[in-house]
Amino acid sequence: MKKITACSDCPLRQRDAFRPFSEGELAYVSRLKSGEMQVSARTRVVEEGVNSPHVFTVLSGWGLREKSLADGRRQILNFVLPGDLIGLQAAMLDAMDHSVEALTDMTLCVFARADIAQVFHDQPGLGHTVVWHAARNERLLDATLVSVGRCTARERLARAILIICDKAHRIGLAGADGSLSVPITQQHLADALGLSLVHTNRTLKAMVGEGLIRWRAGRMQLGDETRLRDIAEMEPAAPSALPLI
Amino acid sequence: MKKITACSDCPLRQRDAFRPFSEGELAYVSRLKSGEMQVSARTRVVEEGVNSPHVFTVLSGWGLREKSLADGRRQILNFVLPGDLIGLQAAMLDAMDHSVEALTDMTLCVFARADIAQVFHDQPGLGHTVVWHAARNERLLDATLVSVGRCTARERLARAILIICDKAHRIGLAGADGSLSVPITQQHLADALGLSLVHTNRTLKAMVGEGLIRWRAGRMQLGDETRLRDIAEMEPAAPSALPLI
DNA sequence: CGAGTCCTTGACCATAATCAAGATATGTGG
DNA sequence: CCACATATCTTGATTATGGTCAAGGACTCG
Repeated sequence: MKKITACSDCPLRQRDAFRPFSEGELAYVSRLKSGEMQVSARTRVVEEGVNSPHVFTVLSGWGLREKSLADGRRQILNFVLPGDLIGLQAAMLDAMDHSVEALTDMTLCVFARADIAQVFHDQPGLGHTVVWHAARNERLLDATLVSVGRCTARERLARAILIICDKAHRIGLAGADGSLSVPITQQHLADALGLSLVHTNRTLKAMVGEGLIRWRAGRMQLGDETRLRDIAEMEPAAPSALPLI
Repeated sequence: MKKITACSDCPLRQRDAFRPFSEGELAYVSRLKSGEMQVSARTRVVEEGVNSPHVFTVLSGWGLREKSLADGRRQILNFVLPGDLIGLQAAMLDAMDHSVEALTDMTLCVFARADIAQVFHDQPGLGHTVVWHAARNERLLDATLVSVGRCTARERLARAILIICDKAHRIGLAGADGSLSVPITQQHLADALGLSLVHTNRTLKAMVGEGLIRWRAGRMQLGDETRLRDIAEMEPAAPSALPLI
């Protein structure tokens, strides 16, 4: 039988990337957490249009948020990493209007959607944290929309790669040499950037050739970060403790 | 001297599109509201990169949220209508990373950013409402990202027009005949959809020619709504009371 | 009636999509 | 350990959607 991670032992909380909880908050969240869910790579965590009774938090693994059109065209909205919230839209509005898919095996903390409204009354600080997450996600979407709407293929790649690396670094996923194990294929990149696979491949290859980045067998590493940030027009993110749920 | 609208007389609250406030909430917001601001069309309400001490609520008028690149390319993220919140990102994170510009003359309710954190403790119900707004906005951005990333020009136009009309209708801005006064130029549409002005014009013109929509002198009207929704792959939005701040 | 915005149209061009096929892993069962 | 199957990545050739450049027309407003 699988052991469930207690919130008090939460491996995320122990990384200094996340802000500490008060005793009260910790106890509250422990009670709120209704279970843990394991999903394996390539499976759907939540489905577009479904009115799931759950809200999740990512404990480990990578996922992606995505919307598809009837004929199969698909747009990846963003990538989901440990510490992220899944299903807030469904909790606030009615049903989910996007899907979430696991990129690697994932472990999720499960909460009952019905309990969420109560959180705001019981633990206002946590309510604040939820808004913080929403604001952060909105900012991310803003940046992606600029990429997809107004940037060239090369700029989009630079931006996407920096966004992914920054996010992963912030939660401490990088190796000692700054390299990063990223379970993202070129098809994923294409779908996230509104490009075709072929064009993504050619552009990426060119950038690897110029030494801007390294990309081998799912391991990604920034080559010339300065020049990459220049192409992307993106400043390095100021480090700060992330609020966790 | 200009009269300030009291929250108890808020013209928005009187429309049945918005949910009613409790006595306590009303009193609280009245105290929280630190002023009112008039901005005229074509001026910036908030500027990218600036750390404004204010958060706003739209009382009347249209605006747009936008991000620009160094060389002038710009992407409109979404349009802002009465009842919308401006500046939440700045309140939660550090500075604004997008600008807001007035499309028409606007009246804004002004709140102190420093007070926002306290709202969650004093009026959890309002905190919940803030998250609701964030979730709704995220959903909107998701849909726009799909448009810009994966849709043809014609599909993008159909989707954008439906999104705008739906949003305006929901807050009661439509005329009796279903027509709508929209202060949006084709250049705005182009910037919102990641298209050039020329191509937007041609595509729009074709769609007007087919009777899908009407577009004359800033007044927009749906022609064949069914077919338009078919092109856009968008269901009509279920009506429901919007939480107001 | 002149200045400014906004809309419209034509000609040409470029970025990126599509189609097609082959090369490299990666993994699975015999 | 090999044969086969499946993902993933590469590369070339061709096409198309939409961008850019240019210029003229329509409307509004002092």
